[in-house]
Amino acid sequence: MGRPPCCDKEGVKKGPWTPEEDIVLVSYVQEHGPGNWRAVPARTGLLRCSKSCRLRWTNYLRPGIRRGSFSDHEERLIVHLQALLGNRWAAIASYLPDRTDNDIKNFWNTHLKKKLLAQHHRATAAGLSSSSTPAPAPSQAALMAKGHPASSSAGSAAYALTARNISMMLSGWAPPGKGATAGNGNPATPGAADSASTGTSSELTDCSAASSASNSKPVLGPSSSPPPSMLACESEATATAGVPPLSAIESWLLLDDSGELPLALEEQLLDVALRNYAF
DNA sequence: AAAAGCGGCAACCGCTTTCTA
DNA sequence: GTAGAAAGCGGTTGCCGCTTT
Repeated sequence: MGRPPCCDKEGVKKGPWTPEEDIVLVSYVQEHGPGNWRAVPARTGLLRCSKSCRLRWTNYLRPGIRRGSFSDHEERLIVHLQALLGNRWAAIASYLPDRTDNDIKNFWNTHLKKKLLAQHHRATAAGLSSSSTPAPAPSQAALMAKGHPASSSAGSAAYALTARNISMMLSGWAPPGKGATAGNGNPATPGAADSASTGTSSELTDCSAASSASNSKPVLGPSSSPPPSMLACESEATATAGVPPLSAIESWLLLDDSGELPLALEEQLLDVALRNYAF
């Protein structure tokens, strides 16, 4: 018994928001706070569905959103997080609090994808790309987390590795006796996606359960002091699979704009990002 | 100067997850 | 335990402005 789409009602307006609508929505949220979106259209008189209101608020009207071009540091951060997390834009966005997941997704699809591809081609032509050698398996976190574009939303959603999970791993929890299992090495395969609710997610649950400290998005950034340890969940796998140790990635993520990623690590991450997206 | 093509971005759609009665 | 509602998320679409021909 499916429920009717919330935006199918007659009289529901679609398309671009007008400044007047924005003002109404902002006024309402300022007064009542975000949430209970279902009530927003009725209470404000906006001829929009609740979903549209929420989206407009979170992606455009919410205070603290930075718009405009991405800095070089943000750009590299996104590339590396994408390599780790796959197309899990909400999780990636949690590392860039002033950017929305939609913004990051658009930026990736319109800029970074092409840029990476061009970079990859240049590297390949120069014989520098690591893909010219047998491709190492992506890191375990990347394997678990990446939502491959070929997989369905159901599949990608099954990778229950949220920013919180990453945070937990960053905080240094090591699964007892559980090295990073290589899995089938390809979560993008339908079977892998389907099984995520069993094997993969249970591993993630273990990670989650073992960490008691983290309960919100990780505090990462130039001002943060580095977590004391590395990404234990995948240390073993990365050590054997030829993927850069995550502690190095982690360290880089914590660098400020002046930080430099070692060339070899940069190339390997680029390779992971490229394979994640199946260029 | 006009038309066609292209790229960027806001918004929508459909699905999953979470919450609640 | 179950069903329905609400919220969250990622993929996709379509409009609009800019660039190229």
